[in-house]
Amino acid sequence: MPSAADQNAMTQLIRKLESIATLSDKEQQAIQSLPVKIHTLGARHDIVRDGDQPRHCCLILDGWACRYKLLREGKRQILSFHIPGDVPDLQTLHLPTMDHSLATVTKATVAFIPHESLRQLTVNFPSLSALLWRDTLIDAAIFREWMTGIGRRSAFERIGHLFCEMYLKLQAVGLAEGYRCPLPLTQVDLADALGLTSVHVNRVLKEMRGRTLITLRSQTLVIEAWDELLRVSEFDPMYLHLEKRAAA
Amino acid sequence: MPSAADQNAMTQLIRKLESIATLSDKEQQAIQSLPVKIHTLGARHDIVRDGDQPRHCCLILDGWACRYKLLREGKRQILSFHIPGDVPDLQTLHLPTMDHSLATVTKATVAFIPHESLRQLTVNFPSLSALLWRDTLIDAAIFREWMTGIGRRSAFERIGHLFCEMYLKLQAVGLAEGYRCPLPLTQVDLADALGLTSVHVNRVLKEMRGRTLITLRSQTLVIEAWDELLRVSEFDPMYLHLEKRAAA
DNA sequence: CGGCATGTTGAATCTAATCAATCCACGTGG
DNA sequence: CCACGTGGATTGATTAGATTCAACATGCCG
Repeated sequence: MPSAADQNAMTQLIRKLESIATLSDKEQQAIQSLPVKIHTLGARHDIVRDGDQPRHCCLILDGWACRYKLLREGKRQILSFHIPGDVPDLQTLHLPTMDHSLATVTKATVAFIPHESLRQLTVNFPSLSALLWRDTLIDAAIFREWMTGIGRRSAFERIGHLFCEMYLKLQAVGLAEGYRCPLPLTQVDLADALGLTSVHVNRVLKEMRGRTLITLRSQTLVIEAWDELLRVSEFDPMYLHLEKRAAA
Repeated sequence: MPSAADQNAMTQLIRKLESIATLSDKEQQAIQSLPVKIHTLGARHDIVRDGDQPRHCCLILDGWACRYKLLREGKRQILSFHIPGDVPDLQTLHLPTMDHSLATVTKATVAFIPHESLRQLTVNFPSLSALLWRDTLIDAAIFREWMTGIGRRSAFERIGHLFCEMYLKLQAVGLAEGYRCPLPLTQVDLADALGLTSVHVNRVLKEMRGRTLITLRSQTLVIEAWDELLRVSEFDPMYLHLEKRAAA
């Protein structure tokens, strides 16, 4: 039987899924009764590694995580950032072998959900199967947007773009408002996510501050001029495929 | 009733799906009986556009296609290349609005399959639902690999990487062998896919030829030194998640 | 207080972009 | 059959954006 704490855990997932669709009571109940194992992890700690074949998925309950690939010479590409409600390794349900790693960014609480239970859920609720599928498709849509940024946008645009994206994703699950949100990333993290060096990220951030677009200190981002940042970053939130469109 | 020609069309899809899984006779029959509308399109012709809400998916029967995003100032990022057997807009099944465009690269024959029929298929055959899901997950895995390349690999590595990838994908569906495959891409296409300029692509190709790694002319790529190209491009085919692992 | 991770700044360098001209292959029409 | 047009490929010269290397500042944690 899932405990009260576990159900609380699943509430995170429900909130996330409701940001991209609508759930019936039955569906919510089915999710609530998924069995989970809750763990607390330190910052910068691998959850699943490249090459692993995990038997469960990882739901972020608190803190941030990221997916990344390591190349020879120690180069790193961060593929995505994840916040509470996300299941960053949902793809393992149908791609057994990890082709990248998943790690915490901050200290984090995560819930492990057995593949077995998730598979059962998809069998009993085809509509939830479609919804989880949709979630992985949005994941892919974000990859496409990042690829476009890294391939064809300036450093300035890339950073602005990421800030807009993270703010909207956090806002969609109630973790941000008033153009202010947590951003527990180092400049090295930003660089590795955006295909830049930390030195260059530092200089662009300086310029953004100079133009009063943002404030960024003590892990908190404030977007001082949303419309302006949107414009100069050429940001269009459509690719996030959020059900409830956010801050215009 | 699907005609003989249509069934022939679906054989392409079956061959592709068998490159990433195994299909039962029942499943193959179900796929064969999907209704399709077959079209022939010229080269460089949009199939679906950014913002569209199509009511069918597009199966490539012959020729190449690509997905791309257009930015202001006419910059273009190509997100993926597609070959016969691919369904490049399968995601529209659960993400109704296109966040990018799909176009032919060469003259091409395509089959349109109504969403309605595909949805019915996923309801009647949960195993096929999982398989199509898996296909979109591999799609995403390739995005991740491209992102990593554009973000952190040299121009040389990126190009080598793409050549290895396309060769293996073509080989997996029987469209290439002996380290020789069609590559109907211009240097501008390569540049837009890899986050480079065509001038730079040209110079890197020159170097590759000089090092006797490849031959590339009249739309045909020959990989003259597979192991060497693999090595210098740091290529590992794992991310393609092919069922039958190919040329070592 | 000390130590280490993170952030900041400057100078030199380099990869790849940009701009621009030319070349080449191919198909077409006179 | 050859002149011409066109898209693609190639090359050179120059520039710019970002990297690299290095030093130093800041801030946080034990």
